[in-house]
Amino acid sequence: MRITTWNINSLRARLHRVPDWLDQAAPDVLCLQETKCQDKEFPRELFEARGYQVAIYGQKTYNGVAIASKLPMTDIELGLPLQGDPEARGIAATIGGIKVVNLYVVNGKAVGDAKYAYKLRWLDALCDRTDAWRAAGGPLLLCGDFNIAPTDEDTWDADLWFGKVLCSPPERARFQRLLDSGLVDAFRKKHPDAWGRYAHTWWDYRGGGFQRGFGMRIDHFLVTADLLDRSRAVVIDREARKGEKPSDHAPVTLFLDEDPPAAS
DNA sequence: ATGGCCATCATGGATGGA
Repeated sequence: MRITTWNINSLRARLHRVPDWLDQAAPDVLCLQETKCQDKEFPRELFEARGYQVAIYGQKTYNGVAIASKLPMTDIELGLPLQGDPEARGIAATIGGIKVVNLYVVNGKAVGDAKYAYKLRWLDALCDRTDAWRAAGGPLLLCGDFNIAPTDEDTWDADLWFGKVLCSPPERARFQRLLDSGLVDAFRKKHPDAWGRYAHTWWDYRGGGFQRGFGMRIDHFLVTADLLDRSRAVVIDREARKGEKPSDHAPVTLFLDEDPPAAS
């Protein structure tokens, strides 16, 4: 079973890339962030024609999350983790016995900005919800665009990013609190020696960031120990960041009970 | 270099992203 997380940076602006990518990567579960479309405009047929069912939680212009799954989805939850959140940033479903939580964490703009306070409040709610999910027991998987680089080494330039949004201690403390709840950063655990550009998941469009290796590792899988035991690899699809009008994030795939294709 | 790019809504330029 393979599960992919991908900040698509507008689904409709990525329609020229998604069909081929889906056919080639063929994940069982695809968690999308920043779909940027209302539910009535979601291209369901694209997924349904390939054997997926979809659970969507969108809004106009901004944010928006969706799960496409070849396996049945039950217990679909929309609008988590923050009660009354006007922004569409969280969706969850139980798939193959796993509680899959797909998140688009608040960016925060800059330390001290009102959006940064919203980010911390949002993360606090996520930590609380995670504690409740953990207490309920069972396999739990959080994935998505966390907008947090967990360590200085998850940036291309630690000095440049020191203390800034995505890297600030309060954000990292909340990421640590998720780990303290019994979740594991699957990429870091499975690939402890992978650092630098081949461990990054996002690159700025500006200044040829991708070509120069100026990226960050901000898209994550946080999983319970039982799922880590089943994890063979976490693969960042850098090819999808190349070519015509890519998203600025690469898709990241967790391979459960299944070896990834050999690198070509 | 107070930047560079991209998507949205809208049709110019502001806003958000990270």
